[in-house]
Order: sequence, then structure tokens, then C-alpha cells
Amino acid sequence: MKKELVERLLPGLTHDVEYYEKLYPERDVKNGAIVTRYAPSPTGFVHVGNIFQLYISKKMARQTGGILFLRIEDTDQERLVENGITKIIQDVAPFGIQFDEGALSETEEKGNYGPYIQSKRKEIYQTYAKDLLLKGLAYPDFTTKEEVDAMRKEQENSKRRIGYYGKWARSRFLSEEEIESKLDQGLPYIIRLRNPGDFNNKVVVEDGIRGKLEFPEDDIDQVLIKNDGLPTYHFAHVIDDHLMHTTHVIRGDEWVSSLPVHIGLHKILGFKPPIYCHIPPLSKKEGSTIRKLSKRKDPEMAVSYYHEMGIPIEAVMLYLETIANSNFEEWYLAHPEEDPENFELTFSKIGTSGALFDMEKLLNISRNFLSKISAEDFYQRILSWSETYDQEWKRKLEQEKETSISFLNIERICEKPRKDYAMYSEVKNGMWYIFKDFEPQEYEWQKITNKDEILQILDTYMKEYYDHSDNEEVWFNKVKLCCDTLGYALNMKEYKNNPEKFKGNVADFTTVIRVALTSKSRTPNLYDIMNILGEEEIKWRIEKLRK
RNA sequence: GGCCCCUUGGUGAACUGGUUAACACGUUUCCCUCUCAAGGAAAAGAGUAGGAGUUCGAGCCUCCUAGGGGUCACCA
Repeated sequence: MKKELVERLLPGLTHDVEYYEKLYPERDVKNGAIVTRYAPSPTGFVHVGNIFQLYISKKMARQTGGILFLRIEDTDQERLVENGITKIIQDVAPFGIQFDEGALSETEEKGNYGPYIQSKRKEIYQTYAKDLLLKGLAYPDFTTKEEVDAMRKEQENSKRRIGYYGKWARSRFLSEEEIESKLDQGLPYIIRLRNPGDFNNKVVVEDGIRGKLEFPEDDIDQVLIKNDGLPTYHFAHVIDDHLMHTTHVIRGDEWVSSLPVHIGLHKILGFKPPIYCHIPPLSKKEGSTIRKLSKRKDPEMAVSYYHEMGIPIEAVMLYLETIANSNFEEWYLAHPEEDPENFELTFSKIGTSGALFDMEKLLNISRNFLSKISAEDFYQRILSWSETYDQEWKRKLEQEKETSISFLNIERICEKPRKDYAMYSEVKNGMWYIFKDFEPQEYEWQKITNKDEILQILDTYMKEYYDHSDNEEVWFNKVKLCCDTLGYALNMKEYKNNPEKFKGNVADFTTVIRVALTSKSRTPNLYDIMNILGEEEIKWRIEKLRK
């Protein structure tokens, strides 16, 4: 196409393709380093699936000495959300994901391959489109959306392959005179690729995760530049990943079907395509059907859900790691002390079929994780969680720091620590009775519910056996003695053999003390709890029961 | 509808042509035990979607069928 006409189609461009090729030279990274990116639309919404993808990207970049950058794909003006970029970065940061380069906020960025926001790269895309126009590999299309729709209907009715290709690509055949006259009329237009591809040819692509993939060659005249002058996703990503020297494109597998388009585009533009790695979607079972996790239908899949429930991000990451490479779990079990960072992730071991998101397994991982951290660490985590989700609880925790930590420390420093909690939000319910001003709502009496019997047990125990300075062994021996004098079996075996000989057993007996002191029938070790409560509080709580 | 991808116990999965199909979560049982949470021991649960073929031998290779998913925009 003649230069003057091209200038009319895409006016005001000051550089040519060579300029940009020189502007963004090869990256100075060692051989085999993976350069990859996270390229979201700035909708401000991050989803566990995104974190999954991001985790894989980050891990791959780190373990090869490569680069992970953030590029914002905002070529769809209608979907912009205010502060979307900042929101994304904030949602992702707690998961330990920092970008080596790219957008930092709505207005700032770092790195030598920018701009990293596509709307700011308009001229670059147009320059490449212009080059294609000059070479006759692209053309303007004045067809309206309505006309395209009508064409599709016609194709559907006549059972033909749908799309703007071959002889259906009517604007392909416009003469330069016709184009000029339409421009004179001021008609809106887009730029399409004049696709030399042949649907009957096969293209074989080696996917980094799935291996060999075979498709018919793409022959559709894809839209390169939209009516608003911005590029489509296909065109923009191909140019960006070329200029930014991305080595691996890691993305969701909803993209595999557009792979032929992207491969074709690279070829036409003379670029070497990156390695495409398509990761499977996280799915969910709903009734009997399995479907991909969706941000609209599954609010619990939003990253904010994890923050709200107080599921430690480390646990989420561990879970995602086990999904990504199932040999991780085995490795982690074998090397419990090692930093999960040291595990080497392998592309080829990433499954291809799409895992069901298993909340139960995640919570199990979380419980294990929380059982291994120190009580102080746990306390701090609950504190910072409650900062945003339960202010009143936070104040309580701050006032009672010592007590809280002691409580969280019960049966923690030992070979087989307790695994009571999977989420920070669960702690309050299991812990509140430890504080001085606790007001019991309801006592969870079990087998023994008769008030006189309860009071007799408590009185006898408190008067004749209780001594706050006893150590655990002495304490428990006294409990047993008290049992005995009141007609409760102190030996479980004996009780099981002749239950009719006793009023109950040690368990029933201690349950009375437990419930009297905490109102709960299930708590951690009673001795430790009594120790934390202190003598005065114990007496006070038992006194209260008389009323 | 075209094109593409996927299919191993309830769930995640290992075994990448070689005896009885790992392991983890979950489930059940028993043991331990002051309740609970754990912990210990054990069990149940798939013959690899169905069929055909290649092979001495198939979960692994090929083909067909079925089911599920994705995609066919001036959205990404």
C-alpha cells in the first residue's frame, strides 16, 4: 500500500519499527533464565487462579535467575476500574509476590522495557501495524459491526466455518481508491491482518506444559487496531512479549485455542515466539457438574476471602504448590525444615486436567502450618488479622498479650503439637474463656447435669484437693483421688469393665471442672488452663456457679 | 456446529511399555487418653471413561465412541 495512504490511516507516528527494535535490546540475563510476566486487565480483582498462575511464574523466574514483570493490559477502555493497578499489587503482595519490573501504580513504573501499561504504548502498536500496511500484510476495514454479525449469521445458516477470512473478508479486496473515498466520507475503520495462513495447513506448537499441540493454521483476518486506535489483545501481547523479550508466556488454558493466532502473528511479524505454557484452570464441583472457578459465581475464590477468613497465605501457597507439582507434597514431608522456596518446580509436572479446588485439604495444610509456628508468631498474626476484621477482639488481645500467648502455647512446644486452628477467625471462639472478664453464655454440661452433684464435686475438689502450686503430675493424682472418694472410677479400664459400680469416671469428673471453669466441654489441657487462669480466678468462677 | 484440550478410588495424584496401580487429604475401625485437637495401628475404596488395535506385555502408543471443558468479539 502506498505510503501516503498509510499515513492517512495511521497518522502522526514519528518512529519506525527499527527504532523500537533498537530501543529494547536483548536482556542481559544468563542462559536459560526465564523472563515472564503477569499481564492482567486492571479490573482490580485477584482470584486464587491468578495467584496460582502467578506463583508458577514467580517460581520459574526465581529458580532460573530470570525476571517477572507486571504488564497492564488495559486496551479495553470499557472495563477500566479506578485504582485497578494499585489494587492488584496490594492483593498480590501478601502472597510474597513482588515484580522485578513493570507497573508500580497508576502512574509509576520501573524497568527499561516500558511503558508497561498498554494504553501508553499505542504508538508502538500503530508503528508495527503501519509496517504491516506498507508491506501489504494488513488493510483497513470499514465494515460495521452489524455487517459482521449478519455475515456470521449467514455462515451459521449455511454451516460454514465462522469468521472473517478468505473470500468472506470483503474489505481485503478494496482498492486504494475505494479506501480513499471511504476515508473522505469520514467512515470509521479498523486495521485487519491480511492473513496469509491456510486453514488446511497444520501448525505444531510445543507447549511448555502440555507438550505437542497441533492445530489448523489460522487464516482469519484478525483485528489488529480497533476503532479507538488501540490494539486488540492478540496484537498487543505479541508485540509486547517480543519487545520485552519474554521467554515464557505463562497463562490460563482458556488461551490455547488462540494459540494459532498468536503463532501466526509472530510469524508474520518476523518474531521468534516465546514458549507458551498453558496452566489448567482451578475448578469447582457444583452438584454433579464440574466447572471452572469463576469470579462472579465463587466469591470465596477471591483473594479477599482468604484475608477475611484469616487463612494464612503460607498455607494457600503450600496448597497451590501441591497442585502445581504433586511431588512437592512428598518433598515437603521429607524436608519439613526446609524453606519451600528451595523446592524446584518443573513445568512438565504441572497437570493438564484442571484440579478441583479442595478446601478441606487446604485447611488441613493450614492446620499443620499453624501448629508449627511459635505462639508469639501466631499471636501477632491473629492480632493483625483482627485489626481489620474484629477491632474489639484486637483490643482484648492487646490488653491480654501474656495470657493470649500462654494460651496459644498450650501443647505447642512438643513433638506432636495441637492442631486446633486452620484460620485466624476460628481462634476467638476457642480462646475467649481464658480472659478475666469472660461472661459465659451457656455451660456445656455433658453427662453430669445435676446441679447438686456438680457443686458437690467442685466443693470437695476445691476444699480438699486443689492446690494451685501443684505440678501437673501431683495435680492429676489429686484429681484422681478426689474421683475415688466421690465414687467415680479413676481408672478407665476398670470403669469400662464395671460401669455400674461407679457414678461415672475421671473423664466425667474432669469435664465438670472443665465446664465450670471455661463453660466449654472441649478445651486444651485442663491443667494448663487452670494455670493460666490463676487461683483467684478459678475460685471466683466456681463461686459464680453457686448463684 | 467447527476447532482444540481433558478423562486413574470421594478429592489431589504417582507410575513416562514390565510382577499385586504409590502417596497425601477425606472416610471407617481399634488403641492411647481428663474432654477436644492430636498421635499410633489398621481397613474400606479405582483395575486407569467404554471399545478396538499394535505388542511377548498397555494406565502409558494408535484409532473409534462417550462424557466434560475451552474457544470461535473492534473482551482480555
